[in-house]
Amino acid sequence: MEESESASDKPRPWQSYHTVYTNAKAGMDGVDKEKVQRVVYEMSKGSKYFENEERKEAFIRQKIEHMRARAAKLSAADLSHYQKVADKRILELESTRDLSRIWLHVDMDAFYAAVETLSNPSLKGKPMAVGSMSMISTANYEARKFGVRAAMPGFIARKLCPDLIFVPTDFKKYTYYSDLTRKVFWDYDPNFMAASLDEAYLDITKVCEGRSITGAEIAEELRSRVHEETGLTCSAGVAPNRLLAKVCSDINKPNGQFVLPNDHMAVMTFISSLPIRKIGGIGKVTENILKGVFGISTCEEMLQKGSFLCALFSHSSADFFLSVGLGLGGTDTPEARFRKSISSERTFSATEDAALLYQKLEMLSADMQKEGLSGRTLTLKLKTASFEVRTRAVTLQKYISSSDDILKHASNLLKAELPISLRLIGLRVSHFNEDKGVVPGDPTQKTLTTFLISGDASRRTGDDQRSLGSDLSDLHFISEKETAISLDNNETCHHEFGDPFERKHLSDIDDKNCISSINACEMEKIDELSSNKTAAMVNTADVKERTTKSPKRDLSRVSEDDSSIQREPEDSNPDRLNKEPSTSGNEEFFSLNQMEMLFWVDGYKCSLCGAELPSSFVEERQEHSDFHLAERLQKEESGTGSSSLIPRLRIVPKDYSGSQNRRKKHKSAHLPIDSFFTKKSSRQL
DNA sequence: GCGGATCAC
DNA sequence: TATGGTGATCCGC
Repeated sequence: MEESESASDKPRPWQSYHTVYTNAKAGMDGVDKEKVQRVVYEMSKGSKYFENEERKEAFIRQKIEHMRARAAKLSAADLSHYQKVADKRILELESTRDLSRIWLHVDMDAFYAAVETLSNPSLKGKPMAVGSMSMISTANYEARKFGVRAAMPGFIARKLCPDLIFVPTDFKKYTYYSDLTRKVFWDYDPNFMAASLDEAYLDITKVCEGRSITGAEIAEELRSRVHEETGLTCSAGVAPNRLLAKVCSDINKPNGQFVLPNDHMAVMTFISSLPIRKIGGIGKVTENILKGVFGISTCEEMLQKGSFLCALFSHSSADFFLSVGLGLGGTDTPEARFRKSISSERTFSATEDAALLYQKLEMLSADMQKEGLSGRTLTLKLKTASFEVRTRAVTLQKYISSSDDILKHASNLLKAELPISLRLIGLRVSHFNEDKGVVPGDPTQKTLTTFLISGDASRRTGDDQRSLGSDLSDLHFISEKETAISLDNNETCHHEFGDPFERKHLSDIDDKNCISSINACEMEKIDELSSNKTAAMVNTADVKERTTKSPKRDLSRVSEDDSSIQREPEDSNPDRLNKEPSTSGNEEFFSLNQMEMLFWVDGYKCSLCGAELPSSFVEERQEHSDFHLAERLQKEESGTGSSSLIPRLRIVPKDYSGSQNRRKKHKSAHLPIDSFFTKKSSRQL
């Protein structure tokens, strides 16, 4: 806060709103950043979104303060020790340097916008954005001159550029053109790694050697061929590893390229003054922290501050930072990996109407079933009207795949959160079959979805749209290793099986199943509720286990372990759990919620059955809790059907992450912000 | 295993 | 009027 004002005395509130939209990006050179910042601020100010952003920023500031305090406490002896640790680590990392590979990163220029212009040439030369009033996927270069850019809401973009033309997304088109580019990529590296529809990494070492030609020449040729095949331009970066190649492709964008020779000195010179934000994996938050705590802005400074990084960050995070300082990252071709989760989420106008919310769940459940997935863990994602994001998960004994099963468990998770006003609901299924083991006594095992590893794919972004078949997907078999590359599924191989379990919505039968294990008193409430509100009450199942065991939840976050960091006031969220069940069981949902949560009303009364047990009766309380838990588990047993789904082939993507030498090999290092503060003072280096 | 967070496209 | 969707990973519990 204090540091933001410097030049003039005039108050400039927008300067403290750290939007990401002013971050340097291709095509944003001549942009009046201050104006963009001001407009974004003016358009955002006062909104729920804005308030949430401010809360997040305040939280980060606290984290930074906390870290600075810790750094300041390091003694000379500590620093001496960590300096040795850092020096040793740097030597070890340096020994892994491999300058024998030549990597090329291709990045299509304003891809979606360029494709749209191809199909509608009248757009040429005019500021245009692909997306909607809510969100822009991509803007052409004419629009970027106004500060319009991807991830910016359309209504703000229009303010920046009143003549902006909006074109809705059409992934079918983008996929088609993406495939054309990939056919070209394939000629240079059949194992190329597609990072998205418009980005790919190619190991061109062999091509260069085979044709006695330079990386620069290959890049020129490839870009020329892409243009011939598609009419689109792209930019390329050539470097000894993927991390650097990615950075390089951005340098002369659009329609340009940059080559970093496979030379140690050249790499170090290049990396030295490079802003850390250019590195894939270092985003807005990490940048702020490294800058705010250590004054690190360039990659070079990563090495200079090595001792501090080793002292305050986890081993893997420190490793990542140091390797960035050395310009290392991604030289070999990783193996293809299986997708680990599938999800579906939808934003809508905020509502607290439970019936509507369950309706959304139904739709999502149906979507998930179509994916042909089968997993054990179901995660419900919620975004409140105030933009707070929460997730609630359950891991089941059995694999589930039918929309009914998904909906049933998802409903249970949602129920525990009511009442609540939401603007987004999402479902994710994970814990696929991959795990070696067979779950003992689980008859549904045979129903595990089969996965087929294959190449390419890119994420579908923007507005919803199912990706379409791609005739190319069989060609490239993408793989990857230290650097994960996100491959999208083209779903070319799957067959559509009729779903034998098409029953929809929660039925009365479900309700009865559930009720059977609940005591009479609560049945009344349920009947009352189901007639009144929604078909919401299904069985209460898995949720309990967790909730009964650890009544903490949100409270836990505010808890003391991180005592020095205070959480922002929970604003006005009518949160369950905050309000004591002060016996006034007035509203319907209230009683329903409490049904699943065991805690001691007024300090001694069981919230579930009213039994009275003073806090000194520790063991008795535990037994009592176990009793309710058993009750729930029993219910759960009878609840899960043995529905199965015919295995279906799917192409598997992999994650991506720019190009880092972390992950895989050394377990990685994305630096979850929390990790910055949690590193035990007792280092294990 | 769960939940919050960060990141990338 | 209005601030996305999908997938991965990390860390502390």
